Amino acid sequence: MNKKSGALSDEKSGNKALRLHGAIARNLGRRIVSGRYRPGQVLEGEIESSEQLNVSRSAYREAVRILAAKGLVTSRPRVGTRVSPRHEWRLLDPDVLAWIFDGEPEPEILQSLFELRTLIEPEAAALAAKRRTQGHLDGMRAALDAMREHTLAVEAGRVADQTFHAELLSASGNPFIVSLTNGVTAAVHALTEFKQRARPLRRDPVPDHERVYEAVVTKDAEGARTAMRELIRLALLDTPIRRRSAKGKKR
Amino acid sequence: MNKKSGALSDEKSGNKALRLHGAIARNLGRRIVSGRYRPGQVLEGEIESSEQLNVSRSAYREAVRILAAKGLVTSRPRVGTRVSPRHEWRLLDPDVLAWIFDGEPEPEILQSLFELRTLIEPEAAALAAKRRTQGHLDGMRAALDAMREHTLAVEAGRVADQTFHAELLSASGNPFIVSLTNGVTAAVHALTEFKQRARPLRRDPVPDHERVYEAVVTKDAEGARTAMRELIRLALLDTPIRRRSAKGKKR
DNA sequence: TTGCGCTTTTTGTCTGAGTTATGGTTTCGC
DNA sequence: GCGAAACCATAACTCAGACAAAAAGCGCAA
Repeated sequence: MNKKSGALSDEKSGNKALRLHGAIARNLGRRIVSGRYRPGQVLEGEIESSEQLNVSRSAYREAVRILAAKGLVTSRPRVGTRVSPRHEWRLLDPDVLAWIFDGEPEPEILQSLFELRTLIEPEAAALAAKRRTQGHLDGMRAALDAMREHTLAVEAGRVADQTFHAELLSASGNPFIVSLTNGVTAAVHALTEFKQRARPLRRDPVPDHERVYEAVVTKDAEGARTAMRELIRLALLDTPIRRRSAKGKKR
Repeated sequence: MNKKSGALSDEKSGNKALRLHGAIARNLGRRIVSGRYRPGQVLEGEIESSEQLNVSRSAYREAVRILAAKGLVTSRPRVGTRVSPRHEWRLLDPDVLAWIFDGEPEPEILQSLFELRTLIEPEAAALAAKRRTQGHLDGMRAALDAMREHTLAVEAGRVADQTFHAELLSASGNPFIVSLTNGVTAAVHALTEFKQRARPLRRDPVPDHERVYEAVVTKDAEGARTAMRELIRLALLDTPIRRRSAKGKKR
């Protein structure tokens, strides 16, 4: 009976060298954020679940602890483990965000994410312009050069893009902004990959970034804010928002 | 031998009806965010740790999973469990934030948090003014009345304050903003309690909130933004930023 | 009706064993 | 002497099965 079978579908559904508990958490997490398990619903008991998955109860329990730590579920004796209401989910947790983007994120979600970026990143850039050190500038410069060299068509280029944003936000000197944007940039990275696959290279993104960089170099807060706002606006334009507006009563 | 002794100091350090694993996670988490365990440092092994705490290995492991889910630690075979660099921490996770505020948060942390609020909440209020429904207005109105009745001196009043903000942000229609601010308001709630204990009732906060509410009612986005900005500014003034200020190096 | 206590279900905790990943070391080949 | 491949020791990881505790729901009695 212990067939070692891939009851967890280890291979087909993402692969990040996760441990067993991590894989279980990811699978369950994806099902929750995708709506396959809905808020209020109680999962079946630990024994049933772990048997179905052919894993030990402890591995399953650790997975549930992970989900609970991210606000996706709560569990209590006698009632079981139930999916939490959406407003309790840690939507900006990098893992949760990744699980959302692994599926088919609803257009409104994408919209909301860009809306948040529009609020945060221009202001963060303005702060960065005021507080950046030479080290930050060096890091941004290097990332920018790497971006130009590789382009977003290859992984190296996308990593450089990420690095640029990370360095910029780190220069803002606000740890909360850094933490916040970590997850967002990761999601955007995944999105860029997808975007790139759909229709490659519409416009060279380097000049946009260059403008932000220049403003930060000259400590021009207002310029950095404006440049970043423009950068995000263009990025949104390049993002394929699937099926739009048509009545959109998705839920 | 199983003395059931309070090796975890269940009583003295916070009490929220947590399970054993939750209590362990909280204790370790506090030690990490407070700097008592520093990034890069490896904790001692599962067996040693669980023995020291007089808990089973599974309970300890589940605690570590929680911390790992919040980005505070990572663990791998042969190396052990080590504290992650700060930029990987989920600083906006409500639990992490609570752990930070349970200790003696550094003034810069407080400053950074208010800086983030200053970026987010005015814009969120502006969005809310445009998107709010009658239901949101009703909720805000009720919270406002409760706030006036109870004042921030009692728990009921502080809860009403929280409810007001939660309702307002929910009206923004952006789930990420809601998620983001959940943790922040919780932290601020804790802070308000502390603040209240230090020096009670400096100024009636209801008028500030009333102005925001009025702007949202009349769908005046710009007015809501301004009123909220002012509200946060006043809240910051009322917040006891310990030591500092001499020299006015506010950053 | 209402409150108290019992029952039963489900998660929580414990113990102890075997498994697997992996950093460090050693050996082998050149 | 030096680099790569095999080895080894050590940690987390996974498993199994038992017992403990919490709590929702029910029944009983005042």
